[in-house]
Amino acid sequence: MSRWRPGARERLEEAAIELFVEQGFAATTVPQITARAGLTTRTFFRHFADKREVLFGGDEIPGMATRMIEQAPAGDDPMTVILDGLRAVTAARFEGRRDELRVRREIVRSDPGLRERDLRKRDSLRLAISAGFQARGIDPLRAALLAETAVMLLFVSFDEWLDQPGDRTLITIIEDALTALRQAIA
Amino acid sequence: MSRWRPGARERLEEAAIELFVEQGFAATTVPQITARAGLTTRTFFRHFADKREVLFGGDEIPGMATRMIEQAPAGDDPMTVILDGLRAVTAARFEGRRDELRVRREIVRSDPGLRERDLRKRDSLRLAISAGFQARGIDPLRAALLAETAVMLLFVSFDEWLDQPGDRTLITIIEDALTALRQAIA
DNA sequence: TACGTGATGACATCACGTGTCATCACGAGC
DNA sequence: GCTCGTGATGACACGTGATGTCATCACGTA
Repeated sequence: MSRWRPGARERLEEAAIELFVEQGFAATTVPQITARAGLTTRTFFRHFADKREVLFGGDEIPGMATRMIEQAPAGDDPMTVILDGLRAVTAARFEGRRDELRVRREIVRSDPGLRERDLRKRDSLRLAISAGFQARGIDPLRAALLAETAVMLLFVSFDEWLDQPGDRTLITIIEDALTALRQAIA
Repeated sequence: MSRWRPGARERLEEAAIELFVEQGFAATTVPQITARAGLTTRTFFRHFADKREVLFGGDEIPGMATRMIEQAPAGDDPMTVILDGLRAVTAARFEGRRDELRVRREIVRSDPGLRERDLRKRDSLRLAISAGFQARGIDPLRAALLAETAVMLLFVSFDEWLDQPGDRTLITIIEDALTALRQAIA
């Protein structure tokens, strides 16, 4: 038998989300989280840089984007690379998790600080995509525009996907959004 | 003679920026700022919600956007409304302030927390534009895409504008960026 | 058996941010 | 000219977030 129960990080994440739902993010203190998880305050900050990070841990989407842009066939058009990437990301990290992601979005929406962190995560993705395209020889301004477009398509469609009453897949909504975007800015 | 020297808010802003440049944002404490401004810590938080806000105060760009979309001629195409709006915003708040905005960008870039706040300000602009277009009868998804596009054009071009060695105006760079965007996603 | 390693606990400390009450200048109204 | 409301500030206390530092203990390895 170990001195400590394993899975400290996971227990902290679960306890935190439970408490955020029960009493709100701001009203939840780190000692409350660690008490429920059976750990100390100091240990919480060894696993998470700050209180918000417990909701955003383990998000490797920027890394996925970097790899997929690297490995895309050399001749592929950038928009093709983006759509293939979005197809892979949505399948791996979004489809089938709609209820869980709705709960998470509700928590994030309830607190401006969490909203800020969420936006920074999106910005990390933007940076990764932009750097990836620049590595393929695309000029910085064009790479930035492509990255912004990819992130816009993903998250505008993400909200639509969570809000819709039906069961359209996220990638379908993204493809329609791209069509609507082309028409809107023409 | 007043009991207090006037312009408390302005003095706090100046002292804060000086200290951020001298010793960095994180290393600067609120008591240091208020000591230089001749005020107390408590007064600082009466003028600014938190330490970061001292760099982002008085930014009424979302309000400008709301008004301009409201007052735009009914028959105008959304992209025309956006370009007219960007023309007005850049003239009022950007052109002629390049050096000052470069200093500010350098401070914001140096700290992840400031970067987060900056992204939230951009998000407020997004929300204002999206709401404005919805009020004109445009459906939510299309309004969101237009808002994202407008903000993308402004800030991608803003970085280009600050980085360029020459003197191209911001609105010129924005117009070129729109052309490049249309071509990139076609 | 001894030792290095890694995760955790225990404790101290600082800065951020807020609630609360007192203080004082200014202007409105009588 | 007096009183009183208003608004900005000072003064003080305090909870919480976040970090540095050292001790502790299980485990694996030689």
